Amino acid sequence: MEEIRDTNKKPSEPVPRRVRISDLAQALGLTKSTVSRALNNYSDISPETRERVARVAAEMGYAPMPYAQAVRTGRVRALGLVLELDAPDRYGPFLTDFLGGITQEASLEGWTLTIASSNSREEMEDTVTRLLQEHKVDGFILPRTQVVDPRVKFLQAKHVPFVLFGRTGHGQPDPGLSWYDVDGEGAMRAAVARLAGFGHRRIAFAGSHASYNFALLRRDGYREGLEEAGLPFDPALEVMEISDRSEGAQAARDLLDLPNPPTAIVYSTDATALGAYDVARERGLTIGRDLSIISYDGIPEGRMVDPPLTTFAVDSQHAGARLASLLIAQLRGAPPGELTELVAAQLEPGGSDGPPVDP
Amino acid sequence: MEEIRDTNKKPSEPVPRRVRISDLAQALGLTKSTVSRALNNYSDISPETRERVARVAAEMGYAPMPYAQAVRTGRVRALGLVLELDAPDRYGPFLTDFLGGITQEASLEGWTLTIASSNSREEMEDTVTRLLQEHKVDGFILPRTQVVDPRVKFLQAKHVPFVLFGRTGHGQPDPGLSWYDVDGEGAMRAAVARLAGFGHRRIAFAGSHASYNFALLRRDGYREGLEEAGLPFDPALEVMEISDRSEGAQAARDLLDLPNPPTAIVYSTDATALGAYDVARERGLTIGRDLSIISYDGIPEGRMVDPPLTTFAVDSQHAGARLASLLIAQLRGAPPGELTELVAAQLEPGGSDGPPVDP
DNA sequence: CGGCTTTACGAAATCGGTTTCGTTAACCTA
DNA sequence: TAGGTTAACGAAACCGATTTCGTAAAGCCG
Repeated sequence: MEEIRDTNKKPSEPVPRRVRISDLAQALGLTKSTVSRALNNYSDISPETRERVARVAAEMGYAPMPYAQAVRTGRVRALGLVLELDAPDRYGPFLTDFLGGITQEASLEGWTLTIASSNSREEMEDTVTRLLQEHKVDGFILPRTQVVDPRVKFLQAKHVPFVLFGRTGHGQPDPGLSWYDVDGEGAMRAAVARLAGFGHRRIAFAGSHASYNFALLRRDGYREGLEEAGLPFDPALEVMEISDRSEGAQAARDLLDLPNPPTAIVYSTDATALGAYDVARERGLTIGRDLSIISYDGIPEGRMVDPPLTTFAVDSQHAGARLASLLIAQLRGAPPGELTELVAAQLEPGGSDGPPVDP
Repeated sequence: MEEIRDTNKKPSEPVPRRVRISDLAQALGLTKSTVSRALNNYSDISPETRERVARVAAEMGYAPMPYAQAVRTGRVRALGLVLELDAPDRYGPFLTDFLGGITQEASLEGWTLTIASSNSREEMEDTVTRLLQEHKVDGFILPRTQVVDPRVKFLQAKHVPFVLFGRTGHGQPDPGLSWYDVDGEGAMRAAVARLAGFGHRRIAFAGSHASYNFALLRRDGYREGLEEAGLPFDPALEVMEISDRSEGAQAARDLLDLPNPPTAIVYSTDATALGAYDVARERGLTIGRDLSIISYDGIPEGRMVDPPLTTFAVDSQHAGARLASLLIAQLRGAPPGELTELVAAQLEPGGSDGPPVDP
């Protein structure tokens, strides 16, 4: 028979034959069905046998082949992550930490991470569909939640478990969903409180695209912070839709050109806050004295500018780890709605904020 | 129009039962063995049958379940990537593009990417071993090759296919290996030529850790560039082991403090080159006039500094795509040693280099 | 036209597990 | 002590594919 297909395996076999469940069974003098049930903690196996099987399995270095298991169980112990290549900031420098967190945690539980990418929402749906159809993953981690996230409905319709990095629904998180989020609202509130404590009375806010849930929450935090500090809310001091450094710079220019300019700006992200440094240089202002800046994210770049950026840092690695953990719990049967987690961002004081100079 | 009720009364039909090969066989009036061979292009199937099977398979939306295939074939159509979390620069901003390239290309061929991470070499070996033992991947992509890369021997001993991002062995690439690399040597040579063309006679080099292969190659390129330009090689102008911005800055200070300082510095990486900007600011020098800088990588940050950094940019997305393609080819039977690819870095002129000022 | 290849397909084994269904012997009951 | 449970395991079906092997019909040859 002529083969036009892929070539077969290599000729030399120094590869130590892997131990299968039947080998284990033979060594134990049991059948593979008994061994399988023992390993999977079935109740009709005596404790002594169970223990003996576990011990010999460890001795022989037996590890079940997930794919063979999957044929029967339909579960492959793999988490899925779809990177959105069209995201405004390309995930910045967080991706390494985030992926590290997911994979390290997943690895502890014997799971792996399968990733795919998309350039658009359509492509994302195709990709997810393919991964599911091929049974390559059991559930998904969704980064970058939007206020109304199309992925949520899409996956719910397919009855696929998933966890969100970030809540949805703005004020009212959608019930029944699993999510992990960092309290950006609280961070922005604390930022305003800190500036107000320094004596600032005109504090501006430069936010991100309002389609993202975090953007709205951080804006909320800013407004709440003003209220708690007893400061008036001035719409002119709040700008949104700022997504990169140059837009952050332009926002600073616009704010400083106001008749009654702010003495401090709270930025929604570090990347945009760096734009304020450019403007300060243009205009000969000293950051931390003539203009105070506080932002959010904790990118490494923020520690290298002069003065270092005061920011509320997010632990991406922890986020990844917890998301993996939540998803695995859900895949093991935990009710999704009970798997939610909100953590605080950590203030990293730099030199970019301080008391305002008296005019 | 008949209304199809979609109440929650009947949750028993969430997913439209997937099409199995036996369903296909039944619909075709053939056995599944015939269908399987038809789909896999066996030569003992008549062309008409083969065509008919393919057509009906498409109509019915049949897609084989990779895991079920894997039980028999041992191949799961998954590429593996182990991120090294202890890498000096954490992959910087390239990771998104790189992963995007891999996954997009792999997706076209019906493959997926499984990633894991490690904090040390030992952990890396454990992780790889686990992925292989569990048959979760068919081969690996190894980023960041070192001159003598322990991963190469490790994987070769296990007879696992892999491709390298970067060559090994410095001058003499190890034969029989698959790799993709960007010609850093040529880029550095071109950088020196460009500077010499501007009239620079004292051109320094700030390189990376010599344990990495790319570091040695780029240094070679620098030296070759000098020779081609007819400039003498001065050991005092060549510093190595520079790995971040602050070290890049210190290198610039040391070089500028020499009795006979350079008028231009070629940096091995953009991240370190940015340190020169800090030093220029400290000393009131103008980059591009008082001191010319050329580097390598093409990080976005380089385009935002003033003046923009002249650099040789690497297309990480293309790298990922090609690596995926090479690995898949190898897994399909192509001889590893013939799968090598060297591409040129692309010059992105900024304002950081120009003619030297006459003393 | 009888014997020998091919051609093209079916039947069954196989991969490495999981799960259902018996089955045996010991253990309770009444 | 007979009859019914229960505990603990074996036998076999099963998951969804691939692959080996067998075989009927058609084609070839002298």
